[in-house]
Amino acid sequence: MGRQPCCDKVGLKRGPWTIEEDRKLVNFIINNGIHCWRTVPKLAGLLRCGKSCRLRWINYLRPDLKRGGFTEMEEDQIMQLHSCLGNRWSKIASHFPGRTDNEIKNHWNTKIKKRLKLLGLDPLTLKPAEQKEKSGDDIKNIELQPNTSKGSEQGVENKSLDMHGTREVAKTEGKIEENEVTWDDTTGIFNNYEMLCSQLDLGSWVSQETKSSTSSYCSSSFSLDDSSNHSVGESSYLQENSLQQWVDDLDSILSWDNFNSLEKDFLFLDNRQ
DNA sequence: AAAAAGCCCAACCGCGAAGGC
DNA sequence: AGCCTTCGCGGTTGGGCTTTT
Repeated sequence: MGRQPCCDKVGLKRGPWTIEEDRKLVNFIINNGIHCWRTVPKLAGLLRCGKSCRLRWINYLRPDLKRGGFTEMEEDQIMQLHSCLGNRWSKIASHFPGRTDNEIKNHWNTKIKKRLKLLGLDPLTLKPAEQKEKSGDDIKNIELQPNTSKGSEQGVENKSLDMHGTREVAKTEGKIEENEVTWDDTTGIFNNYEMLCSQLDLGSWVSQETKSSTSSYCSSSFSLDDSSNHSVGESSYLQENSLQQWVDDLDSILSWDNFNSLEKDFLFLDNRQ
């Protein structure tokens, strides 16, 4: 007998979440906390399964999420941790407050893994891969990349990625400058957002409800200890009002309209490349 | 300018673990 | 002890976006 599905999928919505769905989910969690994911969609008025709601919250809606591309230091750390922990993404993510396991996994699969392969390094050990592993397609790629127009990005990044994941060495100066400006300019924006998030003791209000829900909230990649270590002012006034502020600003946060316009204004998306 | 190819990432799926009854 | 439910994790997919031809 097969395993029962996690939910009755008949009539349930799938695919990308709408702003309205996001709003409903966040409003519900804000007001009620997380007791049981299975009941969340029903109580929140969503035609989703609990699993989908959990994923959406953890990977996208959590207020403490850090947005933006991975820094070189983070990439370096990911490589080191992956060499020790393997594909235990949740464990790796636990070292990066504000990052999700899914995010790190995607970044690994789409960027880091490729770069290491092109460098002839074994993604698992960070050591030079065996010669036999470099035969075939891999070795062709290594030889061809720098000269192929298609490999312009990969080739440049490949050449510039040193053993510590430092990328800027061989990038064009213009690109470096652009990235630096982009990052510096947007840092303030994100700091404000992160400050707000770090002031939200969401874990506390969740833990007030049930111990288990607290663990489920924290277990993926968010550590309350980590978040409280952000050396942000902790006046009770701020803590009390920041949550309300976040709720008040929910629409703009959820739709990311303001956020996206800021991203565009400061070429933030370039920084993600 | 249009089509094709490649890339990226949000979301889904299925399995195992944990905990309650 | 065994069954059932729920959660969390890791692998995979598919569609939108970007780049190349």
